[in-house]
Amino acid sequence: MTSSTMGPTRQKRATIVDVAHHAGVSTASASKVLRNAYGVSDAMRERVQASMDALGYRPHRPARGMRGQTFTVGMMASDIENPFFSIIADGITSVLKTENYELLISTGGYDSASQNASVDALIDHQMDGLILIAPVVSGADLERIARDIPLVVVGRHSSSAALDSVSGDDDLGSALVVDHLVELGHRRIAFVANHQDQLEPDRPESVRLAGFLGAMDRHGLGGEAVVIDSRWSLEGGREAARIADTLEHPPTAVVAGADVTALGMLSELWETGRSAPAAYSLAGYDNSRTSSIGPIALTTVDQSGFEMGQAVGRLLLERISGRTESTHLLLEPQLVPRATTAAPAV
Amino acid sequence: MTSSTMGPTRQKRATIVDVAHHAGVSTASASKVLRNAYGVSDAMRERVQASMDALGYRPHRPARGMRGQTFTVGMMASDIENPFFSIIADGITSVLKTENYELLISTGGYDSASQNASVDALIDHQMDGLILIAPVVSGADLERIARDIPLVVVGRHSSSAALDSVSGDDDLGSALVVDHLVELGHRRIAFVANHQDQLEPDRPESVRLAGFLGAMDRHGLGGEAVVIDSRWSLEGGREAARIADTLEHPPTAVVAGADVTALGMLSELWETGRSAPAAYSLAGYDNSRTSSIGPIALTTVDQSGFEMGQAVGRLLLERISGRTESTHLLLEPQLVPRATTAAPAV
DNA sequence: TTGAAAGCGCTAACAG
DNA sequence: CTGTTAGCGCTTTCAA
Repeated sequence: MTSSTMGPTRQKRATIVDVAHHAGVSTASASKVLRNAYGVSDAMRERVQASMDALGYRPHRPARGMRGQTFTVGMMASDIENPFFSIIADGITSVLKTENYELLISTGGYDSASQNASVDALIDHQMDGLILIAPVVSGADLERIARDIPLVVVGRHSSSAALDSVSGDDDLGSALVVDHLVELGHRRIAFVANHQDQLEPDRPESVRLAGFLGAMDRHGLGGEAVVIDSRWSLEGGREAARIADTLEHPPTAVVAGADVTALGMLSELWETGRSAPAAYSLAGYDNSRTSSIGPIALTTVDQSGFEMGQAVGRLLLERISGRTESTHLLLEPQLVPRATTAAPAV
Repeated sequence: MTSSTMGPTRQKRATIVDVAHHAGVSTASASKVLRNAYGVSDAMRERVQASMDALGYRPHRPARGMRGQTFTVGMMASDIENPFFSIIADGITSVLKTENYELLISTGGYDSASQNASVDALIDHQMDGLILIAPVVSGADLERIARDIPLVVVGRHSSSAALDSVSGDDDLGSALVVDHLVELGHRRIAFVANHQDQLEPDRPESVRLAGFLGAMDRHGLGGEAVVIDSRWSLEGGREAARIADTLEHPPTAVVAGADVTALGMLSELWETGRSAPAAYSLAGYDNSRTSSIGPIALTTVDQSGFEMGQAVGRLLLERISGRTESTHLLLEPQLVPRATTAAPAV
C-alpha cells in the first residue's frame, strides 16, 4: 500500500447555456437541436451542432429528467452473475443504442422486499422505463410498478394488461427434453423442482414443472414421473443428487430445471466416483456457457437470450413512445443435446 | 402472444414541498431533516420524519443531484457475465448501503472507446463517485476521469496520485501457482498470455505474466519457461491448447492466467479424448464458480472478491467525503489446489 | 433554530 | 423559425 497527495482540479462542464452563447442563439433553440425537435432551420442545426462539438457538450441527464426524459432505462436483476442475464442485457443494449438510450443495471437480490427497493431506486432516478429480469415480486407489485413507469418483465408468463412480458416457452422447453429422453428409451424420469418462492404460478419454475408433468402424461408416463423437491442452485443440485440416491425406484434420467442445478448434481456424482449419463441421464436448462465446456457437455435447452433482449428493448421503447396495449411474447426454445443424455442401461 | 388495453393512471409522487406543507414547516427545514444536516430541533426532526413516512416520500435523485449529491455511485464493468464481478459488486453494496448509497452498473464492453463512453454516461448521470472494474482504458484516461469525479479502480496496479486502486497481488498469485507446480516436480511450464491490449503494464495480464517469469527464474527454471500467446477467453483457451500441441518441447504443466482460458483448454483436450492432469497439469486463476464443479475441479487462485469489494466501497466513500491522498491496495491471493494439477508422468 | 428566495441545467409553453 | 420566460424538486446562501 502506497500513498501520495494531490488536490483535485475539477473543471466545470459545458452547459446548454454555454452552447447557446457560443452559437449565438437562445437556449431554447439549442435545446431543440439537442432533442431533434420540430421547427429548426438547417443553418441553426448546423451552427448549434458545431458549437456542441467544439465545447464537448454532453447533456446533463438529471437536468433533462427534471423536465422531460432521461433517455435512460433501468434493469433490475437478482444479481449480475447469471450469464443468461448478460446475454439478455447485450440484446437490450443493441436495440437501445439505436435510439440513444442508456441502460443502467441495479442488483435486487433474491427476495421480494429487496427487489422492490431496487425498483424504487430505479424509479427515483427518473428512468424512462424499467426492465425486470425474472423478478420474484408479486403480481400485484408488478401492476403497481407498471402504473408508475413503462415496464417490461422478462421470464414471467404474465397476462397483465398493464405491462409487457417476454419469456421463453418453458412449457415447450420441458416437453423438448422429455421427448428427447423418451426417444432414447427412458420411462422413469425425475424433475428437480425449485421449491423456494413457488408462490407465483407465472414464474418459469412453475411452468417448467407443469410442462414436464404434461409431457410425461402425453407419453402415457404420468405414473413414472418423479418430482424431487430442492432448489435451483449449485448446492440445491448437490442435494437433489443425494435425494435421487435414496429413491426406491430410481429414475434413469433427470430433468434438472436449470443448468446450475444440473451442474450441482454433476458435482455430487463426481464426488462419489460416478458421472452422467452412466449413473443417469441428465439435462439442464439455459444453455449456459459452462454447459458447453468439454468435461461437462451438458444436454440443455437454449433460450436465445440475445433475441429475447432485443424484443425486450423494442417493446420498452414502444411503451415509452406511448403504446398502452400490452404485449406478451413467448419465444421458442431449442433442445441442445450433448453428452450427458444417452439410452438407459438395460 | 396476446394483447389487451389499459390506460395508465400515473399518480404524482410526493415532493419535499408536500412534506413541508404536511408538517407545516419550510422546505428548507424539510431538506435539512432529509439530509440529517446540522441545526434542526428534535421536535422539527420528528414532525418532518412523520410527514415523510405518512406521505411515503422518497427523494427525487436527479433533483438532489442538481444542487448536491445523488447518493449514488456508478460501476463500470466490461460485462455482467463474470462471476467475479458479481462478488465484487456484492462486497461494494454491503458497504455502500451502510451509508445509504446506491450502486448502479453500466456495461462498457471490451474496448477503450466504448468503456470511455460508458464512463461518460455515468458521469452525465451525476454519480457521486465511480468504480471501474479492470478497465482497458489508458492510464491517461484514468487520470482525466479522476479529475472529474472520485474514482476507485479495481484490477489495475496503479500508482496514480489522483485515484485509488484495489487489486489482487497478481505477482504473488502467479508465484503461488509456479511454486505449487515445481513442488509437484514440474520443470517445463508454460504460461498462456493475453495478447490483446498488452499495452498497459499495470493490467493483471501483464503482472501475472511477469510474476510467472519471475517465479520461474527464482526456481532456476528461466530456460524452461514457455509463453503461449493467445487470448483469455474460452476460444482463446482452445487455441492455446492447440498451440501447446505443436510445441517442440511440450510443457508438463500450463498456467492459464485465467480460469476461462483454462476451461477452454480443458474443452479442447476433452474433444481430442484427453484431460488434465493426464495430458499436462493445468491451473487457472480467479476461482470462478465453474472451476469448483466436480468434473472440472480446476486448480486455481482465489482473489477473495467480497473483501476486495468491501475495500473498494470504503475507499470510494472516503474519497467522496473529501480524502485526496491516494490509496493503492494489493490483496493477498490464495492457491486453491484441485484435481487438474499432479506430479508429471515420468 | 427556522424560513424566504435564488438557482442547478434543462424543457415546454407561449410570443414574436 | 426563433427567443423569452417559467418552473421541474431539491439544496444553499442569507436574513430573521
